[in-house]
Amino acid sequence: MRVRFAPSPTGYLHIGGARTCLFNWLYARAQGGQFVLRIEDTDQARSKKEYLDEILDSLKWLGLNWDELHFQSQRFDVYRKYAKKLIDEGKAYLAEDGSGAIIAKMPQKMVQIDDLIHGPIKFDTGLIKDQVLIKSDQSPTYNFACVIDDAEMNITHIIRGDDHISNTPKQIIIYEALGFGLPKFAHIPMILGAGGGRMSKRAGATAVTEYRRMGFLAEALVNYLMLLGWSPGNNQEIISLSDAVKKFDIAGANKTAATFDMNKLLWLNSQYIKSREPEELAALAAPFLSEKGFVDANNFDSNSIPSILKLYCERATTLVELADALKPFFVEEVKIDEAVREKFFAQDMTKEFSVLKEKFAALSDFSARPIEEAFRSAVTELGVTTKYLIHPLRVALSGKTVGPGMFEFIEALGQQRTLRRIDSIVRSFKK
RNA sequence: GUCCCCAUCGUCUAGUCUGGUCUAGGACAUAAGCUUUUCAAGCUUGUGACACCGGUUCAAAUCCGGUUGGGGACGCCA
Repeated sequence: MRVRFAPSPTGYLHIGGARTCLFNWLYARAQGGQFVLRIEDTDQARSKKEYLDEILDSLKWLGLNWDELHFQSQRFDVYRKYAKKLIDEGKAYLAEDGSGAIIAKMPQKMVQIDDLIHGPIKFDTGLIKDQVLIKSDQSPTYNFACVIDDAEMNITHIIRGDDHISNTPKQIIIYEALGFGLPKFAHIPMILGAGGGRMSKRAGATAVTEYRRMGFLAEALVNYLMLLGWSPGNNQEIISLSDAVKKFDIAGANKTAATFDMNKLLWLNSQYIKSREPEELAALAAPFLSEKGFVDANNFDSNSIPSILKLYCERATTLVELADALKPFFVEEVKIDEAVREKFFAQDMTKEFSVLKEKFAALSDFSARPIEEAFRSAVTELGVTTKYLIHPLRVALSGKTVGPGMFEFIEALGQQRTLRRIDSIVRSFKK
């Protein structure tokens, strides 16, 4: 059993293409067959190395490894050979305009696709015009090269998007003209954009790389794509690639087009972020931290990153968000928004912060538990409520009004920086 | 215009093939509550769907026909 994914390097790997690839890959791995990657670069003018690299890179990132790699641009002579054969047999003819194109005669008959997902689909080929096989520049057309390669590469199952259903009768005619046996077809539904219709750049990101840049984990994206048109059953939502291989069957794929829902993808991503080990998360977040220039910060110990990430992984939906949240650990001085300053520091809190500083400075073990005890005793001593003191403290130390648990945060921040930021806020009261 | 595909909560889906166990289950989103030093997370509860019409049948989300709606294809693009 052999399947293939056949992208054209005339653009980035689209999210829809990624899912088609995923279903092919899943089916091959589930059945113990081979997964062939074929680059359909017959359009010399539009095909670009940059796109090819990006497609290969995206597939690797998603974890979809291939067993063979072929390029149509290296097989032009094969296509021409078959086209000549069809001319010799009277099944194709040279274009009458003298352009050099080779055109197949379309017979008048009924052809039936026995689609693995849709069941039988009938077409009247009498309604289809003669098909160009070889263009005037001697390059093959999509339908022709596709049939020859699928046959020569012994592809047994063709899993592709619904939009190819109407290409199928044309291809079947070519299979028959060439005397090739037919593969099995499975047409999976397309992914629709939020507004209905094809997913477009306007409606949101379409390229796999964009999702990567937005801070999605490959596992989350793959998981989401899997759920679009297939279900592992038992109300399971979170599923790994390896688990899916055990449960996947192409016959179980849906017929209905699915609408892309960013919310669910974000939710899945947050689930994956939450379940990652801090060390793994640190590695995943590293590119985003360095992109923000955080990693080079001189007053920072990179060994502490995993423990800090642990504080934030519960509240981040993307790696970008996660990296952003770490900002208070990388800056010398926190910036406090004017409106926030107004709200929290309208009155002088020199006394409160001085007591806090004194208590914090006295700690020899600067970890969450003693920090909390010190804080609580300060609250008692000052005769105020926890709320009264904790929110201004958070703002003073992080510059933000929301964040993780206060005491764990202070521990992660460290004694020196904590005291320095308290000094800084006290100084601001004196102005 | 012609041809093709599809039709369960707002969205993704389970159930459809093999009609009854479906007063239709789960997830996201949403609303309320609990928890709480904030925001999240988590937990509990709620709102919410078989597109419509007809047929077959003792019985239809499930089978058949039509209507409507949505999507796709009709390139010397892939």
